[in-house]
Amino acid sequence: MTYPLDEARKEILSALENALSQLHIGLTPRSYKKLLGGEELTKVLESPPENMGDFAFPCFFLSPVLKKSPKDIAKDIAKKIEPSKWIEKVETKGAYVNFFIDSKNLKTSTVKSILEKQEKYGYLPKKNKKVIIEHTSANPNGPLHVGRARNPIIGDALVRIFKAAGYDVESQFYLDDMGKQVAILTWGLNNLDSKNVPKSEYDKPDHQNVGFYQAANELMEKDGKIAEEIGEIVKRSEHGESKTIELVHKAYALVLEGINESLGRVNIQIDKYIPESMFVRNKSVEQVINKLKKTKYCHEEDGAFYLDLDPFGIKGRNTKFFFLRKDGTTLYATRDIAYHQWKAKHADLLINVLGEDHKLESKQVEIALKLLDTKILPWVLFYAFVSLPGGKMSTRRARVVYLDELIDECIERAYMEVEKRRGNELSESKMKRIAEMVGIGSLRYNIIKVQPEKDIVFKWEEALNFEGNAVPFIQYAHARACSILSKIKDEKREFDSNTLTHDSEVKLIKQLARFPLFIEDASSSYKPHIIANYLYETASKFNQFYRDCPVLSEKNTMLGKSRITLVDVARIVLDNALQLLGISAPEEM
RNA sequence: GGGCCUGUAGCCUAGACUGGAUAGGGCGACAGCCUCCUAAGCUGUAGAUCGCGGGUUCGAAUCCCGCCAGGUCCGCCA
Repeated sequence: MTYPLDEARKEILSALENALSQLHIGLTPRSYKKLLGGEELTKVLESPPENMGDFAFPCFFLSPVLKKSPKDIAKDIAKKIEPSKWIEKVETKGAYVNFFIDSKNLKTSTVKSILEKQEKYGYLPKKNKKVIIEHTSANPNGPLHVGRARNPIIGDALVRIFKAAGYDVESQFYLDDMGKQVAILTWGLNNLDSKNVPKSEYDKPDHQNVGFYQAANELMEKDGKIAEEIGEIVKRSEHGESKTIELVHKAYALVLEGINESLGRVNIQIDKYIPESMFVRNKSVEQVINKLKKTKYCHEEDGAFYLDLDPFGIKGRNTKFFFLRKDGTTLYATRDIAYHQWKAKHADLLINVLGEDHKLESKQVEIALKLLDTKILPWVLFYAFVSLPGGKMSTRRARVVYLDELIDECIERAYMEVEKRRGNELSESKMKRIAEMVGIGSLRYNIIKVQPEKDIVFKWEEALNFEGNAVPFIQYAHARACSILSKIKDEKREFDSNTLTHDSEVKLIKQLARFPLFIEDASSSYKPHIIANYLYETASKFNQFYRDCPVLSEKNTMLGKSRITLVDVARIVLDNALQLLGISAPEEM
């Protein structure tokens, strides 16, 4: 599965190598690699600003070796490059050699490639590598809230992008069924009368049960005896006592069902739930402890064991990483180590999506994994919290906006918009369907389009702005394309690249041709927001084409037929890219 | 006190890891575009000491050092 631009790039690279060796016989491909610090020559091909060509080769790095100005080097190189199948012309601008790809060739082969591959266009060849992406992993003590809403959405976008990049992907939710949070919930459900527990207006099991958690938590803080009882639950499950584990399981199962339902509402499906207790029950945590105890970094303090992390660059007061309590029970991080060892055995690549509050713990786990000679370490994507204008959210203090509320609000506001714009044309059920696609799409897009490490202060007005760089802009471009196609009876797609000469047409096709490069880029750098940016650019170029190039009035000429084909392939690419972010592509809005 | 992350126009954001072509977008503001495929669109104008101060370099938003502000962590919690 290769794409037109792959071929073009390959040809440019070999032309470049050829030119360089002609110019300076001593400079072999290996020595450029050295100059570039081990980089392949592929990586130095950049995308120039608009209208300056399709690929650019900067010559700065050759300047000190050749003792010539980069500008002159660029000129020398350009002179040695002849037009070929893919290279239409070469220009220099300052220190850059700019390559212009033969646009006729690119137009024809891109359109052909999209029509052939359809919903698989952009996807990269199968890599035969398994990747486990762990995300969400929320405490099952209550509904998901927006503070951590980034986690499932970023995680799921990665799942989709990695699938497109040719990996076998499995998403996992690490289920904390042994911690204090679920113990509190368990105690609450077994000891409190539902009459004394505040009811939620949401008829979902996670919402219905969170009151028990909150009430129990309050009592625990006041009453030492209750705290002890809860502590007992924790202790028993950590000792692997089946009866207690079952009791806890019964308590959180309904909450988890509710969480799962919420995830489903935003198009997210988890492949596997992995309970922490599994690693206690199958004794793999015990093995971790025994091995860690044998390392030279292990020390004992009052019967508890820790690793001294000072030699690993962990500074300050955090150098003691306790992995075994004096009562012989394990800690969350210890069990996490066992989990990661297990994952490493079942995959070629591990990705975790975690809140930035887990940075230290994650580092500690990583060091332990290295000490245990674990072959595959996880790549961890940290995200900053979503906060409210007044401060941080907390389930404990009930100062929180739940994900479900956010979803409802998104859909409701989207509905108001649809009604305002199309209320007199569309049926109620149609508007509802559109509102759902727009509302949920907005939620996902707004989270994905921002770099995960930036703090987000959540404001309704901004989250639900439906104009400009927002999801309706993209969905609208898709709907426009569908609208044109719905007015064409002929299913046959004809295309003559010679007819499409308008600047907007050429730019749109070039944008479509780049899609596979963006999938490559987004997956290899673990950055879903790259796809969001691509979508915006693509929709924008489609809208410009829409403005400049009438389709239906030309439908009986070759130009018109080629334009219809272009509309269709643009529609396919928009759809595929939206799919990567888990956003629906409405045919009408 | 220490570690990590963030700081780009009134607001939001791309670019930073891999230093280079006039720092891209969007919202809001202002001025235009529907006898023509859905105006959730398009075009234009104004708006940036790239947090501050040093340094490295032919060249710094990008690398280094110091400072300031915000987030986050520093439990035998999870």
